[in-house]
Amino acid sequence: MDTSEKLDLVLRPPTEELLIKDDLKRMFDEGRKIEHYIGFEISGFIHLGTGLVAGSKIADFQKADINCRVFLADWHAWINNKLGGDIETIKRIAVGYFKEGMATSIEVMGGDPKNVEFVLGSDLYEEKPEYWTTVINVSKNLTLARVRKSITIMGRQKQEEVNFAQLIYPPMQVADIFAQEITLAHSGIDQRKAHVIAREVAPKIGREKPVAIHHKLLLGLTQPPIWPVEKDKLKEMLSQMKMSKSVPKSAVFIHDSPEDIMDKIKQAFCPAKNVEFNPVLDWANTLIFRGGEAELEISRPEKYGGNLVFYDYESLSREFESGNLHPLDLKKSVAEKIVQLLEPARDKFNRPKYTRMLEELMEIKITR
RNA sequence: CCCGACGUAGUCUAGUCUGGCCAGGGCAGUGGACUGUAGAUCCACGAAUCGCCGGUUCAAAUCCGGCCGUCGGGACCA
Repeated sequence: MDTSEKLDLVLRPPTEELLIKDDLKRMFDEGRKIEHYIGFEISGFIHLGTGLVAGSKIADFQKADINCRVFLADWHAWINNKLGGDIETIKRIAVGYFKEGMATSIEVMGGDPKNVEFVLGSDLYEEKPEYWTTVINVSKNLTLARVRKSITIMGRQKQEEVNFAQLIYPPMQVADIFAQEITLAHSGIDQRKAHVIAREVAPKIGREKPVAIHHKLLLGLTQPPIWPVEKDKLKEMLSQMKMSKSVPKSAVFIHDSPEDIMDKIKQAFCPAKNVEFNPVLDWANTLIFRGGEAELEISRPEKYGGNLVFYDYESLSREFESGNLHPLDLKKSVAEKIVQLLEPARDKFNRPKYTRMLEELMEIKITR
């Protein structure tokens, strides 16, 4: 496979930006093995925005002959008080649930989880005491203001409610990249600030600049807080529109039952003829077509025009925009497709070993 | 440690000075109506140990005392 084919894979949707394409091109040309990483805070259930979107990119990277690694950020989750803020619980869930969930997600999107390395944060820090030197080195090259600004990446808008540990988070996130000698840092677009810091700080502390790649965030199923969306405030709007665990109806989880999936998608915000900021179309585009070819069958009664098949997103969205495709028919077929897609995940999490863990996770969510 | 402001449903908040109708409202939520989806709209509904403990009183979210917590300021800096 030549460099341009590899770049195509890397840039394939849902990639939103690549910093910087030429840097990556050079690495490919030099024939270097590229070391990829994506970090996840260990919080509640894995939703499609985490599992499938990241999973789809990992699958692409593997096809481009990149070494992939998933970083289970237990300390970061601890700092952000996830799972009741208990580090032992977080570690257990990280290895027992999160790793397994991500592995299945990668598989579902066409990747090979056996060739993905899973690294638990605590293990890395134990094995490499010099990690903390890197944290300090990174910190010495950052101002307090810079760190504060980058904190918004952690999905909070109110910057008042940050404690001191949360200020250590960004330098740690950057140090994670250096400690693992990552050349391709990957995350959702919401985490770009940390990666930009990594790229800026790298030369100052004698490290190689990592290439950074960010995928777009899957839209949540609920109506955006402001509708119609104000385009001039798009940036902040987007972060409010993304799928979120804290808005249960906005998210489908990888282990959801077919009934749950159908139910949630049926209840989704989906204005007829509107192709912008339409979560159901967004899911079809991001999870099913992915900028290429796939098959989406729409079955509908004769009185509404009979069955349809789409092979690419453009024709689907054109048909929807014209009004010939009714939202409910779209919803049903997208839901069915996702149900199909997630079958391996359900199989896995229906095993007793995992159902117990799911129950425990549920408990933690409730009691917290 | 000192001074000040604050603490009412998931969230924001009215009421506190001048004790007394079942602690009121917005948003969120739930159910229904209407659209072949959702939303919008309309109707209905659920939800609060009024930070905690004690006191005064026939009666306390409201007054008094103590404690806890959040925020701001000050002091301490040998």
